Amino acid sequence: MPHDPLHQLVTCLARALQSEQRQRSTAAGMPTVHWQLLNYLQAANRYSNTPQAMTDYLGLTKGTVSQSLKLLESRGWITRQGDARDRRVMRFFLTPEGAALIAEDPGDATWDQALAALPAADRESAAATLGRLLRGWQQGRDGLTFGVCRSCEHFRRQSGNDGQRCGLTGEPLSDADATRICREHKQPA
Amino acid sequence: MPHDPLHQLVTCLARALQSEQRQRSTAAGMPTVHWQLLNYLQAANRYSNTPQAMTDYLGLTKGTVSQSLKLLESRGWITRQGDARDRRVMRFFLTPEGAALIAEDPGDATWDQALAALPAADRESAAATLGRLLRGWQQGRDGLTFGVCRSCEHFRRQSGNDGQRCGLTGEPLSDADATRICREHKQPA
DNA sequence: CCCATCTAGTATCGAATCGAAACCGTATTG
DNA sequence: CAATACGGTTTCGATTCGATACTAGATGGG
Repeated sequence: MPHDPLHQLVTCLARALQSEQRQRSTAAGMPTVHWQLLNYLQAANRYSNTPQAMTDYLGLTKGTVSQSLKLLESRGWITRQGDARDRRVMRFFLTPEGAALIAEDPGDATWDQALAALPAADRESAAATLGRLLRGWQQGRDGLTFGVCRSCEHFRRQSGNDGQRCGLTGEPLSDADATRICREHKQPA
Repeated sequence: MPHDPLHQLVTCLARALQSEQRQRSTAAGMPTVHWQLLNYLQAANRYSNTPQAMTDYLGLTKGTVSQSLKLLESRGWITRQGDARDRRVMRFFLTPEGAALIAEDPGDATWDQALAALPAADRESAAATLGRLLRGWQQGRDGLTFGVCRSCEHFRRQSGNDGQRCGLTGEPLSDADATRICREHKQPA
């Protein structure tokens, strides 16, 4: 179905966003991949701040990721820390400097404006359709899905108090954790 | 509006498509940019097959585009031809070999499948909303919009016969031209 | 416990990307 | 005709990127 209008629109939007991302990152004096990595680190939860997760998420090779992280570290934008349990894995964190760098991204005002101009009902219905599309796509491939904890099959909300935990690891999750991207994310069927 | 669900979904889909494009192009033994350039050349009409148009469309610098085109030419996938009217501009065309290379791209079956699983009515309504979103975004920025001739303000359908022409250049357009991407594209108000 | 195997990550190499800036030839404007 | 703008190319240095080889830690038999 190469000529489906929805297919074309999504492709076109993706291309436009990519083109803009390129220009935005170089305006910040930084390669696109660095920008993506910093943004990912800001959005990732504590299970997902490893090189392997970034490799899967961004579709790069581990060599590229390793090299880029080394560079970002030398610039003082991220720090690394070995995992205590599995001493092979490295965990990365944004430094205050790195977080500030991300924070000063103005985003795309034009984009936000165009979005705000749409009627709320249309936004919601389109979001519902795209959500199903994304879910269908994720289910059709066997790889990792990447999503926030709240939408995960493993997410457990504890009745009684407002606690929440991951059903996979059993660990409690803060609100911040539950709204971040997790590499163990699994779509409910 | 950083937490608008539609915003997040479109961003997420764009990221997934980009990640897939990376993997697909390297599976074809080619850098992503080469892949994008070949695809663009296939989709561009005769006003838009210049380095400058590709620079604008893909968000790269002209140096990068020039260098990549040189490489693609040396591999025999594209040919160049100077413009007769403006002797500064270069026009590029896919060779049969280059076209064949693009044609053997299997596309993304998983994606098509997920798309086909959606009800046609939902697809259409989501497409309508995304179309308005894209139009709003294009109108909000002063740059080029890039679109097919048929949707352009300059597009003139000649009543009586089935001829069609560009109101900007006055030249007649074939059906193939009218469904290709044009850099002079202008959204009707 | 030991060995094979797997996995996470790093190091290295070569080809190519990529942006910045300088440069050339052509068009356009005054 | 001069000044300026514009389309493209070239060159340079930093970085990406994939491929491959490698290290170290985990894991799973026997």
